[in-house]
Amino acid sequence: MGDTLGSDSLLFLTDEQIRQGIEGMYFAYRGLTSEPDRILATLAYGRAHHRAIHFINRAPGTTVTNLLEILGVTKQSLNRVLRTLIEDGLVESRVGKIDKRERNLFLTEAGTALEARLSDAQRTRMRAAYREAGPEAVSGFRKVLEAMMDKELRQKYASLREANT
Amino acid sequence: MGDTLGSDSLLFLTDEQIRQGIEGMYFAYRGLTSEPDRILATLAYGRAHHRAIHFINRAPGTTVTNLLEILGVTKQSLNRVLRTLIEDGLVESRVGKIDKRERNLFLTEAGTALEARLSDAQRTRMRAAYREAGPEAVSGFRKVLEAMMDKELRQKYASLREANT
DNA sequence: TACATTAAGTCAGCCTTGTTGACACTCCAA
DNA sequence: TTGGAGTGTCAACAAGGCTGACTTAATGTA
Repeated sequence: MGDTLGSDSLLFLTDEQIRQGIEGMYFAYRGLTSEPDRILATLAYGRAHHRAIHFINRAPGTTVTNLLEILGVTKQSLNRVLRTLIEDGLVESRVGKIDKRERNLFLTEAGTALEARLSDAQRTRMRAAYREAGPEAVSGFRKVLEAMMDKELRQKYASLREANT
Repeated sequence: MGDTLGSDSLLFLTDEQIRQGIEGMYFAYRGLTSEPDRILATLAYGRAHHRAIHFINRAPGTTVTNLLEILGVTKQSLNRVLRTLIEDGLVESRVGKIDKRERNLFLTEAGTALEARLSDAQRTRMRAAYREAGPEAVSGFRKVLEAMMDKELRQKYASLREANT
């Protein structure tokens, strides 16, 4: 990539630089969630609801088990959140066509609307950050994020999204 | 930065690309906290304890009020965590020299040891991600994170750390 | 066909970590 | 000397994690 030092120069990354990266993740993550959190609070929802809404929107028709794996929480924990979303008419749970034990989850119109509202807030911030940092920085940003994830989980999510196309 | 399109090309960033960035933050953040979480669980501590330990280590001698601002939680919430850390001998609270109402917070030897253990886990992962992504990506990564943060909070933290030098 | 397994949901109870509100104490500065 | 700031604490509550145990329905298999 035009760097004569190559990736060996990473050996010279100081402890301090690594620590700043970790702190950066903390502060940036907070920055990214603060607006949605505010919106959710007015609706008596929390971040857990947001996560469920987000992933149901991204993989419509996904099953409860899939969602559990992606979110990494227990069935009981997810169910509490899912129940309120269904009761409030934001999420619809349809009995599976092939396997009737499964439930396929979808956002209703109202659910889609809330997803858009929450997502808009985040996308606006993200877009602003991208614009400020510049196109090359964005590509680097995404590369590092990719490398930081749990590969298994990443793969699981990718195939889940492919399946629902 | 050598991009003939300039930052205007960001206008062509699709919704999907922005969404992937948001999801990337979610999965990467989880990747970064999973190991520390496991360690903390064996010690009957949580992420809140980690955050306190982290920032006391980064700004030794900081006051409770400063810590409150950085963490963005209530006094009662922080105090509960701080109390257990002090009782367990990981944090020391010294009465301020200039202003005796203030408490200056420090890690004890045991506290420093735990900080190192938690931090090692995160730094190892971070370093691996940096190495995988390459030096240019790292610089971009940091730029985007910087741009995503709350500027005020970022500034507050920076000056706090300068003060404690 | 009978039985084991899987998907989903539920009940009860626990913990951490966040919140409000109220209050006391110490200390500093005007 | 008095008001306000920094700290600590009590009580009560809520969200959202967790474990364990159990039901129901549907599916797959011996």
